[in-house]
Amino acid sequence: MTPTTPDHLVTRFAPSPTGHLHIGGARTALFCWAFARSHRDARGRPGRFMLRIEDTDAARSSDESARGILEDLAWLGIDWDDGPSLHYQGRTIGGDERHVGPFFQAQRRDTYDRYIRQLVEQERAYPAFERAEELDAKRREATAKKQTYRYDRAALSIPLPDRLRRMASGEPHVVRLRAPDDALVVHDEVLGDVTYAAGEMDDFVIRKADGFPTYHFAVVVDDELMGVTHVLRAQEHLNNTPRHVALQRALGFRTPVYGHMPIIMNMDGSKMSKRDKARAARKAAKDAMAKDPKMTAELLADSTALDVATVNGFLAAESDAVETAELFGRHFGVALPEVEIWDFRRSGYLPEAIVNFVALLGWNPGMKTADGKDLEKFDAAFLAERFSMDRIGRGNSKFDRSKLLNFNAAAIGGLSDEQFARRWLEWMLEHEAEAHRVVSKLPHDRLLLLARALKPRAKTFREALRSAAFVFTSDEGFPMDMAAVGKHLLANDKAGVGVLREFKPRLAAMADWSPEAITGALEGFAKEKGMPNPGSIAQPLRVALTGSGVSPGLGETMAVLGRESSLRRIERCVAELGA
RNA sequence: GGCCCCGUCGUCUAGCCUGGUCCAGGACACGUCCCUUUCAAGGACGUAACACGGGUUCGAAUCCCGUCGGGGUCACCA
Repeated sequence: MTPTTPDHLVTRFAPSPTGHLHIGGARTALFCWAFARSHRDARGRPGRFMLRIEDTDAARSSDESARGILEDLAWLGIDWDDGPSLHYQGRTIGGDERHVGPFFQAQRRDTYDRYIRQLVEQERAYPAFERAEELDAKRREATAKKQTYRYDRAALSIPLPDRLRRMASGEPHVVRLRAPDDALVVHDEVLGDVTYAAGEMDDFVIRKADGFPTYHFAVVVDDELMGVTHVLRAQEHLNNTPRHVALQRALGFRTPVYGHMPIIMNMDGSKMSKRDKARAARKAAKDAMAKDPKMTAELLADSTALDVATVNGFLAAESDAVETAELFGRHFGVALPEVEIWDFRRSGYLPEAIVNFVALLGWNPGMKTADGKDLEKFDAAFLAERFSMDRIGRGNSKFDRSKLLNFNAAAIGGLSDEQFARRWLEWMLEHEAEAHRVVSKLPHDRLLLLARALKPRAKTFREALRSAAFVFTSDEGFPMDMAAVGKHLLANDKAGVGVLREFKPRLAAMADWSPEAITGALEGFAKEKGMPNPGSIAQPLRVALTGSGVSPGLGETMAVLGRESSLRRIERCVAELGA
């Protein structure tokens, strides 16, 4: 098995399939991908990007999660050369061209066992028989005395033949690496040399009692066997690196190039995690309960179809269950913060906006635009060409949602009407099936008009859907904002209704039902009647047509609605309020 | 607490390696104004930062030391 020649660059992204793809993981994947894509070796070959699934935590891993992560990556436009195959939008991503698979670690246990045996035979590693609870107790004791706990190597005092015999007899045990006693320097492409003093590392576990390798061991073995040359990962792994280097030395492996990148934090400085959703949902519930004394856990349980114990557990922060959080979010009408790629998809973000924004968190191209400003807007293709490790930042960054929203709005604004319509529809098909049914039935020309009306007003596809509410209402009757009705239709002795009654025949007589013609008619009417501004006709019309004082331009709104619908809505309004 | 990393506008950052062109530039957010049929979008302008203290130097955001602050990590999770 010759996975690669030494000069062939290989990066990898190695998620564990215990949930959706986290925004931070997405950035890691993007940088690894971009680094491989932007590189050419001496023979002009591009680097390779590999995907590996780290499912050595048998209890928490699931195939479903793995599949979801693959899809999220594909959605972002990050494709991998080596790794599990995924059929996505008519093409296949991944495969095992280099014959380095399988890519699921749970399927590689024989390989790990082989190397473990080798280390044990060489006495570079040894079995240890303490139970987890024993060690926990010792750890707690040390912590109480404000000391750092390190494994005391007790197992080493068991005579070697006994150790091997007990191990072979099937007695539960872990295998620990004999950690090196000397100091160790890790070279990092982003941070420079990082020195760890002698004696800092303890004899860490490399195979668990259930027979699975630990993360450290599996990573080191796989990176070697899969020909990985460059490891780009988040700084939370920095302190794992000396362990990995120690393992590489014990096994006679080469050490890949490391680069650790800053961590993405919430605006308040906390780590971005699924728990943020629970926190937001809990706050919404507590605010509601504080405002309305009748709101109780029992009532909540009832209306969210949960049992009281679940509700109480969630309110008391004993559980951060995402499902409960989402039920609460829906119940109280609050949006939960997005932290996983799936969340952003559902909220109507564009992959290109996420890629652009997330790339800027910890990296920047260091280039200027033609008008002398810092270049900030770029796409994946640009990254695949221009990415470089030496421009990765060192400090953590905070995830500023308002800037992401701005990038997303810009990405939406950059779409043609045709593109917007198609992608918005695709989004609805996946996330809002009901809305999709209605919108997909619109005649194409009206759909494009709607796209044009929505684009500048929507920061996300979901927002676009909200602005398009008038499309989903029935001409025969729909909820109206009573404050707007009062202000624009009923005030001054129903002046607004009177204006509508007067204007309606004009509309009915129009030959050209285009946004421009409608706008022209509106302005002409206002001028003719000596209105101080077109608002006196525009606002009553708006309320009649959409039920709200806020909507896209009236020309577009009426064009989308069509002549018949528009007139019927005005008619109904006059009839109901006129008397 | 031990060890490790980091510290430029509220936020993302350019500049730092190779001191002077920086009384620090851009973007988002915010504010004011213009445009305007609502809401947006768009245009113009503005507020706002080198954490602090010592050095080195003719000169420091840039080099050195210390302090403070933030983060990570100390599992049979990854």
